[in-house]
Amino acid sequence: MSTKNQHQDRSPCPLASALDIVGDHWTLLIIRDLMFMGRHEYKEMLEAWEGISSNILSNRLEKLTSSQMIDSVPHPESKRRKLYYLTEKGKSLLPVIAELTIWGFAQKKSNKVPPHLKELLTGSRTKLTKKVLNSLTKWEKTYL
Amino acid sequence: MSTKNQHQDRSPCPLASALDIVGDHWTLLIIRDLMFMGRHEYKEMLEAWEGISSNILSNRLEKLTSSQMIDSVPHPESKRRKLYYLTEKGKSLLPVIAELTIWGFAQKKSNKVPPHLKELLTGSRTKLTKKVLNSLTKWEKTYL
DNA sequence: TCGATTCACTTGCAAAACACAAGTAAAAAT
DNA sequence: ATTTTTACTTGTGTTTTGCAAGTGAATCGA
Repeated sequence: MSTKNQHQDRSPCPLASALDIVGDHWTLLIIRDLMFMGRHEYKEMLEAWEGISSNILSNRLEKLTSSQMIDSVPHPESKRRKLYYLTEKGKSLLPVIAELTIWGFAQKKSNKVPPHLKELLTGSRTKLTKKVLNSLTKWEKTYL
Repeated sequence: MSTKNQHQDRSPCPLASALDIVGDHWTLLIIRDLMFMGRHEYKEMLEAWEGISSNILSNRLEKLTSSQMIDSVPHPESKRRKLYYLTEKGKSLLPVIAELTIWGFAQKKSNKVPPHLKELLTGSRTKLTKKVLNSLTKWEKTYL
């Protein structure tokens, strides 16, 4: 439950500030799950990718919630489950994640991307932004 | 001199791949120095910002060099000094850093940016890209 | 209805990364 | 010749991470 972050407010540089919030190995992957992969539950995120540790996931969800990047509601089908989703602030990271993803793909062509996200790596930024934000809005209309 | 990275090749996801390379607190700040701040020497980077540890700086320069994001030449005025600079691969991070910087600035308005970089936060992406790349080319013509 | 399972976390501990201070060797300045 | 500068390295303690094993409440299945 440590809320202390060694790098908080390290600098008046906006890049450093951004890295204080999202500059670790896991935070952006969690946001990616919420943004692109349709994974909104703790368990789904745990099972996804390469296996984040449960304590790290818990810690990052807590930090993201307290910095108001994400929020959660109880799952309609179960009281113990939660549905996490991106706030507007969290959604505003879309351009960052898009550029990082495009860059990562350019560096390592062996990477795989689900077909419905292929266009993220090739199409125009504005088109991608619209598509993603639309899909998030759709989800919100169903669950919020 | 540890070259091991616990997160290398964690995933076939391009975002995860990108984070394996630049997803720590210091790497992007070093690249920012080379890209925007005109800091090309070890000592300048050490003195900059909030104080990176010398061993961490050394380690990151080594990693960035081995992943061919940066390279170095001996300083024309001194044999023991080095001039670091971005390779094409390193320069290709410009859109990523630009978006992160813009995002960081939007989150924390109290951040300060040197005047000649103000337009990074407001103007068009393409204009900024040209300006930055031109300034890097200019530097290269002088020192390489 | 009642034990088994699922879920969202905690806890404990070892390993890795990091920060800080001090040191080093070669080059350059005095 | 001595001191200072530069680009690192080394040592040590602290913080963060990864992994395995809980935990307690909710839900399932018989």
